[in-house]
Amino acid sequence: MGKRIVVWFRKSLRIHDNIALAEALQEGNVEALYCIFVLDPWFVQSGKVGTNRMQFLLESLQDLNQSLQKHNSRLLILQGNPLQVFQQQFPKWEVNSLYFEWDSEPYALERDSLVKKFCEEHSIHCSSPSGHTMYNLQNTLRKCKNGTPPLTYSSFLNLIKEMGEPNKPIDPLNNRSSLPEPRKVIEEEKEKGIPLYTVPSDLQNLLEDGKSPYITPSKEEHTPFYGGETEALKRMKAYLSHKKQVCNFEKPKTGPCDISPNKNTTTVLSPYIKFGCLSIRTFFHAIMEVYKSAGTYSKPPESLLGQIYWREFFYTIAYFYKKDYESMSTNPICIQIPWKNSDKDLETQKKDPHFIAWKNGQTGFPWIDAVMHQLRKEGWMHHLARHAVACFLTRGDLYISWECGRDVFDELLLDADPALNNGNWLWLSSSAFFHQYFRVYSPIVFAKKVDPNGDYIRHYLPVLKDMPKEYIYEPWKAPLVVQKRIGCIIGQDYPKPIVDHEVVMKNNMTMMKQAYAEKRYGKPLQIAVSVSKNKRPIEQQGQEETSTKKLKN
DNA sequence: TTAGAGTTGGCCCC
DNA sequence: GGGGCCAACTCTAA
Repeated sequence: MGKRIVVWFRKSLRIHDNIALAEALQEGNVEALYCIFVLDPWFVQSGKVGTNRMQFLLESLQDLNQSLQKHNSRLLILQGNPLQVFQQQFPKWEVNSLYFEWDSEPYALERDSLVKKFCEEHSIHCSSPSGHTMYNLQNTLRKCKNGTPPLTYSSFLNLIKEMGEPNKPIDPLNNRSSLPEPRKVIEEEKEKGIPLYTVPSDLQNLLEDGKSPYITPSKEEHTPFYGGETEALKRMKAYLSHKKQVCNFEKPKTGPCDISPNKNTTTVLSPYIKFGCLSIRTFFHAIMEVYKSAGTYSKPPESLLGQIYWREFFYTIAYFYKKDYESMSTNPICIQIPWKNSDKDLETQKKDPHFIAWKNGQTGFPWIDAVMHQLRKEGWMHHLARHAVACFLTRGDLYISWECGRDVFDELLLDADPALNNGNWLWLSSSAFFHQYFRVYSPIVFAKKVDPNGDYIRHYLPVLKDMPKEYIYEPWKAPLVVQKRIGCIIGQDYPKPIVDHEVVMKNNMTMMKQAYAEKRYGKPLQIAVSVSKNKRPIEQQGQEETSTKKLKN
């Protein structure tokens, strides 16, 4: 009797450079291969994932299914809590081996450790190779001085130099034209006479019980970005074909106000990398190919390659601090800043009228509101636009905790990724990594610089489409006669500014100065595990091997 | 212990 | 568009 193998797709929604699939296929004598994705109804109904991202995920699953079908296989969707699903399904399928890509996110580590325990108890071989980052994060941490990852990008780059180039992408199919069939599923379908474990056709039918909270966006409502590996590879090739643009890429010089449907100034590959529709190693080596053929090219941190090093930087740090990374009060590298209402719980903080205005794009500052409207509509905005609205919410204007803003991005961004999202919010709020809190984005001056004609504002805020250029950034300054003429009364059709930027900015800076003087940092709930130079994997090290990270409070 | 650097601010001058 | 200044932060390498 041959082996029955399950490949569990979570991220890595792709065939190319799929490490788990590759390992699985290296097993000889395979009788049945089950390529599965587990859709957890709890997660679907949690409200944590916006419609755009759920749609993107569904499209990615559909694309993966089609790719597998070309190889005589298919993607099986199982519904429920993963552990419970496996307890039920694995005995039925007589599974011998389980393969999935290792996931560094705190909730995933917890979930996966339960799955591994289940496999151990049932003598099921379980393997979870690293594939979502360029390097195995545990190896990176072993290279760190004192076992603690550096907090600056430049010293992280030194570490990267030591690591050498990441591995070349692999072809898991290795010239194989067909994959082993999911035998028991085919038998079960024959018996019942209906298709089973199929990929949902649309968001309304996401859940078996029909209780999907989502409605499929119409063609007009759909974001400009469609999910899936096919789309990812197409997009990457198209961008990299403009070799000059790739080699001259300098992030701060790319425009946050590109209103062309494809947003050509940056790659917009982040959603594809987030879901693993595009392998980060494939992207790395594809960029390197362009660089080699050109000879001269820009350098990190601003270069295109520099951008994926930023991802690796935040991933490494997030993995080191685990769950403590994600909240101000527990993060040992996060300066404790007494944000507005931050003595109350997060849900109470989110009831603040200023916060509600910010998240709904109703602050009265057109450029800030335009960015928030783009986020809600398209699930994506340029990195600099994210900077400006994050600065506005936190230290710049509203003085509201970065955790509130983080949650809005986490819901609405197609590329929402905890390591990067938390990292960037820590950065922008001057809570960690970045400390020059006196550098503040002006919601007016910065807008004039990046959107010199106000076209971006008019595109995302049609209510201001006829506002003359001289008032587009500060419409409250438009004379009433102008407001009447264009049919947009400020305070009625579009809000008045909720704060006086010049006043609150100076006030906030004084409070920031005071918070910095107090030098208080988050208190970790769990003690970070140090990674000594010994060879034991980090997960096997006991909690008693405490961190050497200086606890500053 | 200390100098220098730090992904991408705004302002003013040239 | 480029440079120096604003007033002043922390991290890192030496």
